[in-house]
Amino acid sequence: MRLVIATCSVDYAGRLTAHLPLATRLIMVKADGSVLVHSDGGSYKPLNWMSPPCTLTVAEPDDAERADGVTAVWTVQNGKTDDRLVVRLHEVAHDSSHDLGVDPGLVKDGVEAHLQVLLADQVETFGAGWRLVRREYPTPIGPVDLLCRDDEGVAVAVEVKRRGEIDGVEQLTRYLELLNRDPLLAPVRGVFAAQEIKPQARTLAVDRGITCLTVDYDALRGVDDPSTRLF
Amino acid sequence: MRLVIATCSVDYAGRLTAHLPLATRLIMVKADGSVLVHSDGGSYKPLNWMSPPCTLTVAEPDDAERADGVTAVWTVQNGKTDDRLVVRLHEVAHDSSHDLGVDPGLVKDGVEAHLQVLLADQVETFGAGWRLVRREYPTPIGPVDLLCRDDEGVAVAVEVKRRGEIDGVEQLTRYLELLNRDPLLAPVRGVFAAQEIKPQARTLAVDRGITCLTVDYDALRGVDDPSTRLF
DNA sequence: ACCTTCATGTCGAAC
DNA sequence: GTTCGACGTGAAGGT
Repeated sequence: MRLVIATCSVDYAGRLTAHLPLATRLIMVKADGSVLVHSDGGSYKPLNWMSPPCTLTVAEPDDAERADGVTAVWTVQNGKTDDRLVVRLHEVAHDSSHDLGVDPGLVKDGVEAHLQVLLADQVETFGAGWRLVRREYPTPIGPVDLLCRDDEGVAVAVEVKRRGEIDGVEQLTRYLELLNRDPLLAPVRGVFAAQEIKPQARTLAVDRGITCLTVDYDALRGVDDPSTRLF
Repeated sequence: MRLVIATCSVDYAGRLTAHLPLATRLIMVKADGSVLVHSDGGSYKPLNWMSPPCTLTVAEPDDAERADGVTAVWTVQNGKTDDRLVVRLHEVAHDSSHDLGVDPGLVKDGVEAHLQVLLADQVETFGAGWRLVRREYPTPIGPVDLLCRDDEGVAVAVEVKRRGEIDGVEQLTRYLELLNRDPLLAPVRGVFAAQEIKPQARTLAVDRGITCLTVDYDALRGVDDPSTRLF
């Protein structure tokens, strides 16, 4: 990894065009050739970047650029698309290279998959007498998160989300439409289960006769059997 | 901005929990206190990070940590949420600080807004005799990108996207449902216009009687009047 | 290779 | 401050 701190201007052309005026920034060149241009604030997202596969070419500035104070022109060209990043370096305050090796990678826990496992294991969260038909119940347009039968034996399709938004309601609606064509299942009710449900999503769901349920992840985990843990 | 290259392990706890085993990485500390942990590959996204507002606290390792080779423990605590990042430093290969100043920021072009302006200006792209009623036509659930009248005077709602996907068709469908309740407008047709329309989105649109139109951004720009340019 | 869904999404703008 | 949709979304997993 090469780290350069320099005053520079940056131009990107690809899916859009973007320009960064002259300022001091960090330019990070990774081992795979990818380049990240960071300012000293904001978020984890670089101001500009080029994703691998790409190649970095260093060129001398032309006369006009040199007159502007440009000391080097870096062109980063994507290997697949015609995306291109051009960094015009002026003053370089720092330049160092480091051998980092390959990273062993990240271990995660707590995402939607886990919420789905917990709910599958605790179907009574939806109501007494409910039972799980199956998790990831297949349909032609994709699997429904949970298919259940309520205490009266009525089929219920459950869509699980960490955050319930309008897209999730649309998704569940499409599933319900399909499932209700199956005479062995129909009528199929819908339940939209999430840690948090946005008002607009809730309104749309209720309007379509879908039941909304906000679930407490920590509470589910609390009564969780360790053997069902993902990790 | 402070740049540290060190062997380290990292733990994050917040919306999820995540762990990074011991390896050599770049730790970037920005002026606003935010921290990014990068490996020497992958994408522009850090392996782990903490967004501002947050505060970095440096502590001595306890005996067990010291026995493991830990030389310092950095705790990055988010100021609003209970998100927390803990970086345990072992060997430090590089440590430097740099004053970058405030960044003037990015100038963009070529996004959906521009496409919408261009189409509003060249409604004849949809067909001869079409006229624009208005851009950003308001409805209770948000503005329709373009409302037009075709050559026969029939109202047409146009949804503009850079990439046409299933979400956009759903969005347009909701608009059409609402607009068709207005006796002054009904019947309202729908047009789904995008630089690129995904097959599934096209199928859904056609199934709902929505016309699909792939638009050529460069061609629209070519005949574009400079006064309508966003920049 | 294509398509779908998830994300510690992030980000900006309207409300 | 909250809610919403766009993003150079990126990244992972399934067909």
